Amino acid sequence: MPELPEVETIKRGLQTKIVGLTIKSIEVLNPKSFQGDEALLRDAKITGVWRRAKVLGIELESSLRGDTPKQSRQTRSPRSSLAMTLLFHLKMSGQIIFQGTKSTVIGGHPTKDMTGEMPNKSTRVIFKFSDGSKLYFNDQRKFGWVKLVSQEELAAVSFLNLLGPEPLEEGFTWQILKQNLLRHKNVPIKVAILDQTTVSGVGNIYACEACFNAKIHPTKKVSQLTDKDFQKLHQGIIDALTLSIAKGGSSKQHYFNEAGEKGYFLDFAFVYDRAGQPCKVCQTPIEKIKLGGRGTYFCPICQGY
DNA sequence: CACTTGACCTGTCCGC
DNA sequence: TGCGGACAGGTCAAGT
Repeated sequence: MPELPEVETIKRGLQTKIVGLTIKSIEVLNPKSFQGDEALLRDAKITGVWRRAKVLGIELESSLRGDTPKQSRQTRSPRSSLAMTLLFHLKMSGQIIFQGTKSTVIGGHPTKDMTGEMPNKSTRVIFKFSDGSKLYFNDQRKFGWVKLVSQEELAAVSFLNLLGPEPLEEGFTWQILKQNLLRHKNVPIKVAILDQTTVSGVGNIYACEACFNAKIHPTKKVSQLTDKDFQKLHQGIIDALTLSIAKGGSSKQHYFNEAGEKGYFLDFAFVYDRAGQPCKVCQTPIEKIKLGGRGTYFCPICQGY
């Protein structure tokens, strides 16, 4: 999926479009893609959208109308409501597409032979709002998920609690990065960056780009890095993510923003998916190897040992 | 314990 | 044109 810049782009788009909307119904086309009590979503109002690492959260205020009317009136205050959160993880091929009341044709093509009409054959969950607009969760490979959780359950999601610092926020310093990376002394640096407890939200594309920005060979072991390297890597991660957000994220095959539009960061990438093409700095052909089971791109000269 | 590999799925692309 | 295999943005579990 989408890594941090892609989810951030979707978040920003959704914030302007769905906050304030009320869910009328939900349609689950693939049971494994949705976990939680669908009934709680009826009449729930969207109060906010946030991102943590590669996870998107949609905050909801439920009206609790699913309860037995008489009981709920006796045991709860008349205006009692329940805060809940819809968590989305897009994994490798997930998409979140919003279709407003006025849009006719929208994007979000999972394969090039599709028209962009929603729903399509990779649509797994559909959220329908009271004003007629809809939110589609598409996921070709079915690795992604949507979970409806209470505030208590949200606080207990171990995946979220174990995440490392957000790379674009204050708490992310090169010293923290160094400290977290050193938990994997004997691991190639590029693999260690992918560990979400080291720094959150950096996936395969940006791990490659960050190593290039820092001029560090991806196979170099963490224990071999100097403080100067950690500093360059820290800045390299920030630069890669920031530039990508500015370009609307990376679209290789599956990524589209909430409006069905592509992102253009890969046009600006230095190494990712550029095997055999000349390095944009020194013209040396970019090489591709496999590290930790993932395709890894680098310039053998700029990132020489 | 540190680290690596396979599994989860569907689709595309490339070589024969 | 068809078939088999490798590969794809992530995370978890089981293996060494």
